[in-house]
Amino acid sequence: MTERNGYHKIAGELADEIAQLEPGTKLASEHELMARFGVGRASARSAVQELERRGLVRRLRGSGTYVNRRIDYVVSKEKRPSWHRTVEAAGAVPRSTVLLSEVRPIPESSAHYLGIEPGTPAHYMRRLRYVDDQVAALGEEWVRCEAVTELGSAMRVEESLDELLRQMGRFDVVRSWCRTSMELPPPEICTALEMTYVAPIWIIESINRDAETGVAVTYSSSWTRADMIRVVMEIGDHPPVSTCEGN
Amino acid sequence: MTERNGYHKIAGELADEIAQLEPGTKLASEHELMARFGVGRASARSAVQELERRGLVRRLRGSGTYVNRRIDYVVSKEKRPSWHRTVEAAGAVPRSTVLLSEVRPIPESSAHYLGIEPGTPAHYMRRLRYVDDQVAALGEEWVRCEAVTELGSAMRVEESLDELLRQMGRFDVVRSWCRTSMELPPPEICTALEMTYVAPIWIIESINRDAETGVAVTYSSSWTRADMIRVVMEIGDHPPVSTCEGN
DNA sequence: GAGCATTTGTCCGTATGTATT
DNA sequence: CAATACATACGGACAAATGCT
Repeated sequence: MTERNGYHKIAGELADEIAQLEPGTKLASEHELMARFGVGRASARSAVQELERRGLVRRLRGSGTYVNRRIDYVVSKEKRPSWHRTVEAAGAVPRSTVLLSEVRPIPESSAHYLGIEPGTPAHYMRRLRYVDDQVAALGEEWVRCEAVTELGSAMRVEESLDELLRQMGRFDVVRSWCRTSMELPPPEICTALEMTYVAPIWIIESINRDAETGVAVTYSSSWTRADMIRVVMEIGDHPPVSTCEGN
Repeated sequence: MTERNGYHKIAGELADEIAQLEPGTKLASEHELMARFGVGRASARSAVQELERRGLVRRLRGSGTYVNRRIDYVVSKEKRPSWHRTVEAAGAVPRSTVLLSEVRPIPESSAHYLGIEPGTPAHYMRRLRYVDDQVAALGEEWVRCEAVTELGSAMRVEESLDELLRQMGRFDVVRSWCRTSMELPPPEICTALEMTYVAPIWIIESINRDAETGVAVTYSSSWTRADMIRVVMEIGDHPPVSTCEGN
């Protein structure tokens, strides 16, 4: 369909082929592409790099180029998305690990989200989220100390923080505020997310309050790789009513 | 700060310098960078390409490389952003042109957003939005025929569709639903937005209803260049209350 | 663990094409 | 028309990470 020349044309052909492959499938190497299209390495490489910019493939040095899978993650006020369910629904394997969990004085920047005094002890947790054993997101969460006694051990049993707080019977948390955009990740985040190159990634912040009292219980912010997750933000109480389900 | 080698190091140095330059400033050419850093063309080029991926610069063939300006565009349910005011607030010059304005049968895909029968005549308008005379967004809008008699000529006087509908005294439109994410633009959109390369861009859809009757009056969807505009989505009625204004 | 082939990452030099100025 | 600057392309080379033997 693309009527261009050079590596763009090659990228277009490959993109069409990729569309019909399963995520994780290994693609032809640059060397093979050189032979197939009768071009030099520069052109073959440029073509695959364009596919990477488009988010269609993921490249691993020493290993190869693989068809990428991107998962939609819908954020709205009503439904709070569950990482595990979202990833599973897309046919991939979710996992998350707690990197750090401790009680520490809350810094000014996070304290004002929870409406508490800076320096007050609060639960701090850092988690990595995986899709098919590949790092996809790094999240930081602050939880009021009154909400739960010990966080780290409990989170190893129950993966959902909301669910945990609900089970402990203290708070029925609901999302009260959320902000999403894209930013260039600082170097620490890049390394934590195993990003080999610098590119904009999603940043999602949200405040969750107790449904009854309105007290801000948790504040979370997370860095999410845009090549693995497509964040969809939806606001408003009237989602479009489809007259027919087709398309 | 970046302790890497090769073109990453060069890109890092240039990024630091760019941070202190005005948007629109012309950067050193690839040839000058070769001389300055004592590298070949490939490395100089890779460095500048990395800056382009980060959204820090914009490259124009035959002209040069220039410091990019990115404008924040905050979307929330309460405040509907005005293109003109947002761009002006960022210190840039806004402009918009009507490409097409006519009454035509509304297709199924748009009809269900307005809750009307497919094929019903409705106003259709296509607009390009500019920042400093550079194309930044392409928007399509559907307006119920009852809302206004003639759209095209009126929009040449009043740039805001909401304001126009309000002035005509028929509807007081408020945003009732909005969805934002990123997608790979189809070829037509790429050419319309003068994109020399294929990269994900914002897609923003929204439905606006009359405040009194709740009738869906307009449905708009727009493609917005991510290298020029940073869309920030905010949901929830409780924006964080800052205890101190600092930072 | 050592060794080896594969694959991507980086880099060099050079050349030509094409758009802008 | 000429100079400049980015876009594409070739061939060759070595480094670094991976995966297999």
